[in-house]
Amino acid sequence: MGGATIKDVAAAAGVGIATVSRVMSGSGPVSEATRRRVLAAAETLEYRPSALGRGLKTRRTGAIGLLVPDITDPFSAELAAGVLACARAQGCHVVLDATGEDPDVEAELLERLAEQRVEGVIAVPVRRDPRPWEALTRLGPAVVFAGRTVPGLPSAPCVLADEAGGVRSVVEYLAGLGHRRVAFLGGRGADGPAVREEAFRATLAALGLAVEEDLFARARPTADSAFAAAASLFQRRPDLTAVVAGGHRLGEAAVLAARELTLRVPADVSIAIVEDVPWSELCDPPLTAVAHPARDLGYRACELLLRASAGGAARAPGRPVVLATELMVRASCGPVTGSMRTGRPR
Amino acid sequence: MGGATIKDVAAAAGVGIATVSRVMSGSGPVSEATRRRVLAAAETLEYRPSALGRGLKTRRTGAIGLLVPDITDPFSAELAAGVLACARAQGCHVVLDATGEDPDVEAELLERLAEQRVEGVIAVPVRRDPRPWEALTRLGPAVVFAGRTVPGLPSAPCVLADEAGGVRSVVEYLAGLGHRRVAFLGGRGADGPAVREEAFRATLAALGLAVEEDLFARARPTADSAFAAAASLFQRRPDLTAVVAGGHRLGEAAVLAARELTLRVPADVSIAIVEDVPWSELCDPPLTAVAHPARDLGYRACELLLRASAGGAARAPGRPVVLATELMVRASCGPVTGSMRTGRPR
DNA sequence: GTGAAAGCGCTAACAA
DNA sequence: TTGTTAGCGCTTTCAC
Repeated sequence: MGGATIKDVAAAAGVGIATVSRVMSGSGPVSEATRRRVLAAAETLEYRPSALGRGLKTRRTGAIGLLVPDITDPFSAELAAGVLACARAQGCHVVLDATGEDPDVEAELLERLAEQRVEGVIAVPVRRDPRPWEALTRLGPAVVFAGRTVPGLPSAPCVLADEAGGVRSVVEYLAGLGHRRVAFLGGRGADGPAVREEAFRATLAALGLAVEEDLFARARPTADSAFAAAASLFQRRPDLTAVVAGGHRLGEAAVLAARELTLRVPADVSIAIVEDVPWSELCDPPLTAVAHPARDLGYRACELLLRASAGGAARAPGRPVVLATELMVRASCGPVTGSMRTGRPR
Repeated sequence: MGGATIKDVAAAAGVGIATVSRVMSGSGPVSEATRRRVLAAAETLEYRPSALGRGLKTRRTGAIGLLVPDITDPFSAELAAGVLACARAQGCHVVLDATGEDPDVEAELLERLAEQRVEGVIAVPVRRDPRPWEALTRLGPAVVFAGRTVPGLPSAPCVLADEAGGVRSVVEYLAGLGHRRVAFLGGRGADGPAVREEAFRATLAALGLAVEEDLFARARPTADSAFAAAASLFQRRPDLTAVVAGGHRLGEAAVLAARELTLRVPADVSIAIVEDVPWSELCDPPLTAVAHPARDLGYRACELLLRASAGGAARAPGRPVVLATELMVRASCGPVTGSMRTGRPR
């Protein structure tokens, strides 16, 4: 009832436990006859080798920790799907946890994963402080960052999307459409480098367009704040002709705000979002977006992790793996026309 | 380096390993002095008690298996979020896996979870066959179904959404709007009871509306198939005034098909979907939908599981926990008007 | 080809 | 209050 052990099987098959072990793990020489007897015994007893016992002995658990901000977010979910796919292919299992973007939760979760003796952890990191990560690595598990890096750990293995390239591609696209006053809607908080905003500024500069601070809006990570930021941006600068949202939540807020202010998209204002979502096709109009290869990110991160934890930490530091983003041109961006909103508030 | 063990700590603190164990688990009497010494030693050695060793001894791993069809689907993700929240609160961790709606994958995953000695598994079940589940239970882990049941296991603990009530609420809403020819777009496959379709039929009957087989369309679970089914439905019955989609994928297909056929929503046809999605507000028009309490489902399922695995299997069978759905009235359904499409194909 | 024995890191009696 | 001891279920030499 409580689960048969290797001893039970050995007894039932009339062999030693070592033999059972050999049969179950398929290693070592076993005569075909005993092999069959053992298998039969295992079958009737419904024997399932305990991963605990095995792990204790072999010091390998086949467990991978996965830390995402919010499994409910399409990016996280897609990333997780990639990790799951790779992990399963390698016979590993995934312990999932959500940090909720909270550094303290993240730290606690890392402790728990360490206790579980995971072989590695894949994380979309929150905490800017490199120490918890270093501590974890010292304990054993390999760490691979996905989607973001930790500033203090330049050499940590990580798999990133080409954020800069993605932002550049939209901005250039918008510029090509004739837009000159393009706003950026970004996240607030000590979120660190704000790669997207930085790439936005850089591209503007490279294109010879003016960088007006007034065209930058920042929101806290709540729907309300995002909406407010978008709305006030639209009202503050009635002359802007396009806005790039640095995240899908922000983009949605922009769409809603535009709708609220009865701005037509893209006739009055073009909207593009960084981080494509599964429903961009269904929006009205369908949203032009920079798509991130989230699933690949997860898959690659897992590959990297497995390789690292296998080859010992003897892995060369290696540059980050950077995966391309893709500009999905849909209908929410249009050319600048003479009939566009000018300086006059509507 | 490789992680300190309880012995190391004991040696460093100059105590026996049992004392270390007592200190770490906070159980048993320990003098404040030794306690501090042990803690200090543990601190410097960066000691993390091994869940493997502990689990082997205590026969409790604190692991919960979670099997969803596809973590990328909003319902699954939301459910997972609920499970994670509850599990964390109880000090458990979650081993996530995706079945991809494949019974064989599901079966294999169950084996793996059994080997991991999870204390229970929460599953959105695929397989209609009760045996793998019974086998698992026999092995030890408690099983709780979420969102669906397995036909052969009426007494298995499960947490369900009130599908029938949800469908009834939309159909009644539609009927109240004057709709008489309401189509149903459902999934194909031996998917079993097809609760939603059944509830749809029942409600029609209860309302005294005719049940025309011609108004039922079924699609395989691919975007193409769903689109084709929706499109052919619209063309086959130009006189239908509303359609209920029995799933968000199907609903999206309906929206796209309507758009393709240049049917105006809701002027030409009303569309309602069962299974609300985070982006229904952003659609054009915003989608009226039956919202499922996915997160609560997950949370409750986890609660049930923990209680079951704690109280021994001595739990009373108990009826399924059924959580209410909510009709989210938005703009994709409208009243029937004289100017609606009649029998004439457009 | 097969079995006996020694642990892996931990907890839970039981002694002291 | 604390240490000793006996396993939990498994893999892995090392003899036979």
